[in-house]
Amino acid sequence: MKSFYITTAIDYVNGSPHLGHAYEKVLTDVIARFRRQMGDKVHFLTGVDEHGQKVQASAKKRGIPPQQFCDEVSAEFRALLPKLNISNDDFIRTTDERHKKVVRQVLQQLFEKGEIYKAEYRGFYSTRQEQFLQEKDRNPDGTWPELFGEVTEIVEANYFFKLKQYQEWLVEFLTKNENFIFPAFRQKQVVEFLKEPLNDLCISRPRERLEWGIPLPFDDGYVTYVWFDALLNYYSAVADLPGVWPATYHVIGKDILVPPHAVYWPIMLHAANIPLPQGIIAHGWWLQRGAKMSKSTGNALNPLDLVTEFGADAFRYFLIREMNVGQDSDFTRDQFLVRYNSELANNLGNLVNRTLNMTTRFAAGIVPAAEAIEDAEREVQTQWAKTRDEVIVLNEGFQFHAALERTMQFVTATNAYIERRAPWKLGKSTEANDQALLRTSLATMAEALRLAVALMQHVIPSTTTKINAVLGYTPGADWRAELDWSAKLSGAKVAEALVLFPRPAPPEKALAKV
RNA sequence: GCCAGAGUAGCUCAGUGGUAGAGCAGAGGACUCAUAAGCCUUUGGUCGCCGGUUCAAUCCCGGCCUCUGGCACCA
Repeated sequence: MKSFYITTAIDYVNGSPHLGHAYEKVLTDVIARFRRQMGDKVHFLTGVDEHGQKVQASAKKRGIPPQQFCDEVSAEFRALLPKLNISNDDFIRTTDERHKKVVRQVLQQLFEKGEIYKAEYRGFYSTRQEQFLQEKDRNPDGTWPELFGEVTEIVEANYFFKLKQYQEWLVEFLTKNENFIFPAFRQKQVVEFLKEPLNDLCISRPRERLEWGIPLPFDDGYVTYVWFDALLNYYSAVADLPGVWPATYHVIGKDILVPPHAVYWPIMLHAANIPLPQGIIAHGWWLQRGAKMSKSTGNALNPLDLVTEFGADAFRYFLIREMNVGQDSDFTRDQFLVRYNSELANNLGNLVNRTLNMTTRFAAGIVPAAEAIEDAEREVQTQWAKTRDEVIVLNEGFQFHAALERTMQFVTATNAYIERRAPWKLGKSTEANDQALLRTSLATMAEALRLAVALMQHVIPSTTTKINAVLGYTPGADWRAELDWSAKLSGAKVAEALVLFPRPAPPEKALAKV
């Protein structure tokens, strides 16, 4: 069984989860579920990043220990996962002892190998903001913004990782592995970035300035800062699980591709003699242009509210259907409702309901066996085979939006098939041939529905389970074996009706006047 | 400024060197099993602008314009 280890970025706990966090979890989950279905042995990791200045400051502000602060916010992020039906196998926190142990090991190893050295760092420091400033922080006239208060140039000793000496190696690696980063244009960006010389990477902060972190194993006057702490979670989480590392894919936002994941991370691993991941998937951002958001008028859209209102599956469906992985997309309630109504409710949901209804009305709720296979049936079956093959390829290439589109086309074709056969007319006939056609049409629509839904299982798992249940069907363990046109449903007892995606009530205009 | 992505029907987007496509929205129709859903038909586009290559360009080349994002020791 092929091992497939996939991760999300870990979320920084200095704030509450929002749409971007949710999307990354859903996207990664869809990939993980799809690979499981394809027979891979999947390990799916997500988690939180809990160290650093901002967390330390936020905890101090509230007068509680940093760990307590982390416990509280982390719980919020963790609670998001079941809400979105995320099938992660593990959840790592950078304050976990298992993580700290590995971080210390790797740092120690690199230090002994001479990959880390101590040097003085000179820079402009803002006491008020407790941070070093950069040239780009300056006002156009060269002064420092008021926000920073008094700015002084200071010298501070820190530890540096010899990033620069691996630049050439990384360029060569990316040349040899041209599919390391998905989508491809992101890899080009990285290569462009690497045309400028790298500097060595400062990886420590003196404890006087930052207490909340993992102490350097070779100098406990310092803690390690950001990179060796956060990035190493992918490795530390599975360090004790044989056969899982290296990761197959890291799923991240485009904002943390360059330089952290595409430059620091491969070099860190290479320097530590740890195998590199197979690839990185960099997704885009959800934008909220257009939508007028105003808290004062109470019409602010929190996308996560849609989960409560319409359910996790509808939310997942929208995110995956609407976003071309790697590109940006707009998130509006109107667009959500368009997908929800036209695709989930009208096309799919209604097919479920009418299938159940007709089977109940014309066959006493028992799916008949198909008898008279004619052109109409053959065409549906042909289209199914084509749809299935295309959709699998699209999913393998992360083209989930297109895969869902094709699947919905098949659902539409099934609806059209029903119109063509018009079972409600056949039901009024006593001709033996019409009765045979009636039974055939009921069998065909039910089977088409079963199959269509199997193709959406990784995106809308709860819905798939519900539909199988009302069809009186329990799928086998081998997903791919479920994708052949069959007579599996013959004799199944179906439910009488099921409204899966109820149409939302129209806006209550009259209510506003009251 | 540099780099990348994008500019195609009202909206969201596919697309190929050879008479422009889909979904949604709009219009019309036949039907009634169904969540007033579904099905069929249909209106609609100088394919950002200007040149070039070519028998032929939306698709190739050059230039320009507009929008978005990134530009490091910052999560």
